[in-house]
Amino acid sequence: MIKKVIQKYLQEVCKKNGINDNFTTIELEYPNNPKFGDYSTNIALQLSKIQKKSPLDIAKKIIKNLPQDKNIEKFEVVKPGFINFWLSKKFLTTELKNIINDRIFYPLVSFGKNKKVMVEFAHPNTHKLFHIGHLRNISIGESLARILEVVSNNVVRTNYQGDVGLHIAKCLYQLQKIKEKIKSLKTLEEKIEIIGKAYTQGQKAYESDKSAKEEILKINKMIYEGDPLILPLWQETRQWSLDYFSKIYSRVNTQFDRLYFESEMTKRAIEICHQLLKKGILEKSQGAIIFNGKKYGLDTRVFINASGFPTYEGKELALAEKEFTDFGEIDKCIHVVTPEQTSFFKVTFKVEELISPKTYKDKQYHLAYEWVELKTGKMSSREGNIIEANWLIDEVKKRIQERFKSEDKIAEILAVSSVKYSFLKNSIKNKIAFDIEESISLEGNSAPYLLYTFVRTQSLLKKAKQSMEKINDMTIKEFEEFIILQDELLLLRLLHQFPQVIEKAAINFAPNLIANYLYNLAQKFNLFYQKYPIIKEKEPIRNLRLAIAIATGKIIKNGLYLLGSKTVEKM
RNA sequence: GAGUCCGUAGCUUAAUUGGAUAGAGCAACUCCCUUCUAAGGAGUAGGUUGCGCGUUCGAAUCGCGCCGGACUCACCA
Repeated sequence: MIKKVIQKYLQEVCKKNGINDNFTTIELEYPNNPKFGDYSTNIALQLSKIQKKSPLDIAKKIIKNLPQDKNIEKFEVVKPGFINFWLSKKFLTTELKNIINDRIFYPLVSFGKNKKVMVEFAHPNTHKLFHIGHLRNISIGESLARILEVVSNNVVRTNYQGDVGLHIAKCLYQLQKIKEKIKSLKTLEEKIEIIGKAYTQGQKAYESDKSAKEEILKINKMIYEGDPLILPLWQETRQWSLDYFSKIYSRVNTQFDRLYFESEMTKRAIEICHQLLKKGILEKSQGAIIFNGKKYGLDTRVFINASGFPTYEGKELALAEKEFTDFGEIDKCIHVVTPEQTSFFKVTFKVEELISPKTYKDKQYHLAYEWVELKTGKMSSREGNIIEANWLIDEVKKRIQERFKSEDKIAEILAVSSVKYSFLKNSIKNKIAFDIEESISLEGNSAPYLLYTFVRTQSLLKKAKQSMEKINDMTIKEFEEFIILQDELLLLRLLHQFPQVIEKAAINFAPNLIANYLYNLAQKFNLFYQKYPIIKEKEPIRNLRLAIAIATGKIIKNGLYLLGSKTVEKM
């Protein structure tokens, strides 16, 4: 990467001048304003503190000693003491040719020697609806998985689903009463609807009716113990949920390498916790087995409750054991989970580290993404205001079809990508105040805008009726020659940033950086499209502009892929 | 009570992790389709980045103190 080259130059110059600086890497960033060039460093500003000299003088001195390079057009010193670098046309056109020939060089961002990274996401509970919060989660998880893959990691997608617990007992309590009705259900939709209603009613009964509460607690125990009286109903309804989930997964372009279930953790969780008790990592307290976090500045949490059942914490240890052995050595396991579980993860990660530092230390990571709330407040099954994932996608699809008369297949892709994009364009650490009108936009910074821009590029190519060969035949030198507009150069400079944006997105686990970049690129391209003729332009220049359009299309397509979305050829 | 996170235009938000004139999109108002797809483009208006003090060449970003909100802190998942 050219960035690395410039960094090396700067380092060498600093060395020559006897600046044995403490910073091992020299900061080099692309400025947000194109008038400051393609790369910029603040090194002189930082050095001025140490050397107690004017930053401008230091910058000028550095510049004097920089070597010539064909890829760098010029460098200059600006106001407070920045050094800005401008890439040459030759370099930018080489990059352009690479992109249109599908040679996009993604940087390497690896998390360990085995480069095996697990992304654990989605996490719906059976017997409950898959709602827009899960949709945000799955959008982030899938995008992250794709980003990490493209920067050379071997990614494993997993999903830990809750299929035991009080919420299920509440649901089954209600379902037991309508066993006959259940038999008559045919479609999956009907079944899911019944489950949802049963859960809500069970929840109400649990709160208001004492005998119901007792009954539910009993059912909960029966589920844990695999009591044959409840097992068939549990298995059947559980399977309904799983079928329903797997339909959603494929609808939103996700596949998991392994589904984990809470129910498979119970037995092993108890074993592990008792071993840890013997080792002194866990201790007994008030009939429960707990981890005393005080020593480590952490919370104290219960792993086995007083009735002998493992809590979520206990089960997490069994899960970790499976996750870190099922696929060989794991270098990083990223848990995509909301932030209220921070205390929980801090504690379980600590316990795991105490079990085996080699396996777990610095390898577990809680990627906290924020909630999707409704503008009117929180979603809750009690209020009956849960927005179900399929409902949302269907609703968006309907709107797209009404407004643009798109055919079904295209509307489906547009709807799915609109919904996913609307979650991904925001930073993961911001709560989303969801409102269907505002949140799922079909214009402005939205998936349809990007797809529309992509379709434009494809349509240009088709209309040009020109084989790629003609464009490929043009030499870099010819391309260089026919760049006549600053706006062309601007697009080339932007296109060249793509791999670095991916790098940043990978390092920071931030898909929104890609969304922002794509939007910026699409805006610049659309402006260009409006201002200048492309296929109406005469031959040599026309080829250059077509090449820019093709490259823009490729970058958008690749970028959207990394955001977990497909593209369409027409709209 | 202790801790974690958040507060940017009317609304939804971005800002390369301390950089250069705080960018967008909705909504409002003006324009641009006999011209490569108007799901597009150009423009106007909208900001004391919750408030105050500090750190420094430089703060939305870091520190401290307020104000407001969310979450967590022992047997739910």
